This record gives sequence, C-alpha cells and structure tokens, in this order.
Amino acid sequence: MDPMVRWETGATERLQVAALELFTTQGFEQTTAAEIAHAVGLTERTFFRHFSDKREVLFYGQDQFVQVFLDGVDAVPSPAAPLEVIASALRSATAFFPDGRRPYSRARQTVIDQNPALQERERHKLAGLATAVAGALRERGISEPGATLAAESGATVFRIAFAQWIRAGEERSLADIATGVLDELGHLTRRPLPDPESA
Amino acid sequence: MDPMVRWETGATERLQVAALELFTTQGFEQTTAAEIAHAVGLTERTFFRHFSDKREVLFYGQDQFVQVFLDGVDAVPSPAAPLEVIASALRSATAFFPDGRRPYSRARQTVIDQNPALQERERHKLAGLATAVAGALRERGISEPGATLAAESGATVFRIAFAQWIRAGEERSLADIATGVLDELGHLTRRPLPDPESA
DNA sequence: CCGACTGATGTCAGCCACAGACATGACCGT
DNA sequence: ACGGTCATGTCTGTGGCTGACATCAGTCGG
Repeated sequence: MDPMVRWETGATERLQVAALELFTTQGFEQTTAAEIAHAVGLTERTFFRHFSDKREVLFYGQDQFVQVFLDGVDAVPSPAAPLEVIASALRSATAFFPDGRRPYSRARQTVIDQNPALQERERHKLAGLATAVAGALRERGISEPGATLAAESGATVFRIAFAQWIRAGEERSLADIATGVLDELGHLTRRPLPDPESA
Repeated sequence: MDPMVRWETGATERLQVAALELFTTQGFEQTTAAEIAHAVGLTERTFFRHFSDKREVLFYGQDQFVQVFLDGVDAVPSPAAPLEVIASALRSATAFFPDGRRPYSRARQTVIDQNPALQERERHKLAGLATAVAGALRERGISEPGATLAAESGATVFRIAFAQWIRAGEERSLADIATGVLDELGHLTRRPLPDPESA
C-alpha cells in the first residue's frame, strides 16, 4: 500500500475494533473471520495468526486482567482470612474498569449475551481466573477446598457486580457495586431463618 | 441389516458409548464425528441429528440432572435460609450419582480434563444449572444478588465435591463429600485468621 | 555496503464440524 | 392396501481453522 510503510501497526487492535463493530451490526455468527480481516486490509489467515479462534477476538487481553486480580491477592499481608484476600483482589480488579470504559464494556457484553458460544468462552475465562486465584490462595497457606471456594466466590461476586455495572441506567462505580455484593456474600452463611413460623 | 429390524434401537446411547470409547483411546480431537457414527453403523449426518455438536455427545442428558437439583430446592419448606435450600438441592443431586456410577464418571472426566473445549462446555452446563437454581430461589422470595450468590455457591460446592469423588482412591459417597465441602463454605465468612504461625 | 536473518504477511490446499434439501423404506394406524 | 410418520442415508455447500511455502521490508553483523 503506502510504499513507505509496509504494514499498518496494531493489527491486533484494529481487528478487535472491526470485529466488535461487525458483530454489533450483523451478529457474531453472520460475520466471517475473512470479513473481519478484509475490513482492515488483512487476510483470513492473518486473522487466525492473531487469535486462536474466532471468539477469542473478543477476549484477547484478559490474561492481563487475571494478573491484576493476583496483584490484589498479593497486596494484603499474609495471614488473612480468605474473604479479606478476596476483597483486596476485587478492589484491584474493579480499578481496572473505570467508568470511561463502561460504554465499550456494554457494547461488548451485548454481543456476548446474544451468543451461547461466546458466553461459554466468557465463563471459561472467568473459571481460569478463579483457578489462578485459588492457586495464589493455596500459596498463602489456605488449604483446599477453602481456597477454591473463596476464589470461585470472588469470581462470582465480580461477575454479578460487573453485570450490574453495565446495566442500563446504572451509574455507580464497579468498585462500589462489588463492595455491596461482597457484603451480601458475607451475609449468606450467617443469615438466620427469615421466620421460625416455617411449616 | 437384519430384515426383521430396520434400525437398532437406542442410537443415541450407542453413539455416546462409542464416543466415550473412541475419545478415551485416541483423544477427542483425533476422533471425527463420522468415525463415531460409523462405529455404530450410522452416518455423520445422523450423528448431528442426535447431538447439536460434537462435544454434546458427552453432555447429553444433563437437563434431567438440572431437574433433580430443582426438585431438591422444592423439597424444603418455603421460608428457609439460602444455605439450607442449597443443602437440600445438593442432597437431591448427589443421590443422582450412586457409587456404581463412579467408574463411568471417572472415564468421562478423564476425557474432559484433557480438552479445553470440553471443559468449556462443562462449565457452561454448570453455569446453566446455577442460573436455573437462582431462578427457583427467586421464586421462593430470595432476592438478588443473594439468589445468584447462593446458587453459584451451590454449584461450586457440587463441582468441588464431584472432582473429589472421582479422584483415584476416593471411596466416600458423593453425598458425604458434598456435605463436608458445604460445611467449609459455611466457615468461609466466619473463619478467623489461620494460625499466624503458618509457613 | 552487502548479505544473512527475522517477522508479519499473503497464497494455496486441505480437513473437518455442521447444516439444508431431498430421497428411502420400514412401521403404524385405518 | 394405503398414506403418513420417522429415523436414516445421500448429496452438497459453507465456514472455522491449519500446515507448508513464498514474499519482502527492516535489521544487524561483517
């Protein structure tokens, strides 16, 4: 193309942008990988060199997100209750989604919510996150099954909070919402019977 | 073939058996759908009439399992703490996996554990279970996010217990293991700091 | 300053998952 | 006997995804 520049830079990012755009306007299944690639002047083969599969174009970069979670785990001094560690991880993770990112997250989630295959991948990524956190908890001396229970609970809290964060009309920060959900989790096992009058 | 019988009966089950056998001996990716079908005298096209996709041959029938979980939810009188409802659901669900089923579950899980695509599907099914249970909890008057938190926690307990149940050498019943894990969950938010002398 | 090397890309060929359309033939009720 | 149903087979096509090989700008050692 331009004789001075052999390739445009940031092929990965350009592909991601084009993919979200196409998925939004015509749907995930109705969009072919070749179509996305051609939209940014590349070929299908190159698309698959950047992303291991078609779904991954929407999830690429989440490994970085896992690291933020783990940083939050490491941020709390070592002998601590599992829930405290989880709270720290959530603080760290939620900081990764400032309010400015909300519109993008909403658009992305709209696409995911309309495709079972994408929901599968999303759950899978979150499961990987929980597995990583569970490993970190074990290294802190928390034994199984407590480590996995805590990690999965943290992932669940994040998921619920995130879903609320991108809901239409919601304006609280992700951190604030997550704090509230985590609080609910704390009540889960403590809550007494609502009414002793039960049959 | 046999002029008296046009088709062998139970095509779905025969396909499932052949699939597990082939996946075990040569791996999931190395086995084509056509291969499975031909192993039981059918064609690839027929395979996809029985299962929506290749992975589904290992998961077909789980909708029934969800129902067992929901039956457990309904089995406890209406005003009850979320954790009690979850406990009931777990009792009901674990009864669905008697010890005689353990060898089969082990073989199946071995295949799943070796394949990311299958793990994805497994998580997806479990997520669907949690969603269904959360809905049932909401109908019992438990509001969000408590309903989802409780349902997801129950699913996590089941997952952990199930993984332990099929571990080599494990001989306790699934119900016993699940009870223990659920107990751990109860301690999660209550547990004081571990021994400061740890490590 | 040149030639080997690297790295992102294109090209080509092919496998396989999966789906639509239509044909077949045993069974079943009437 | 006949028409409908239903599980299956056959044929054909699309798209996800991969291996092998070519290309060619920039880079770096000599």
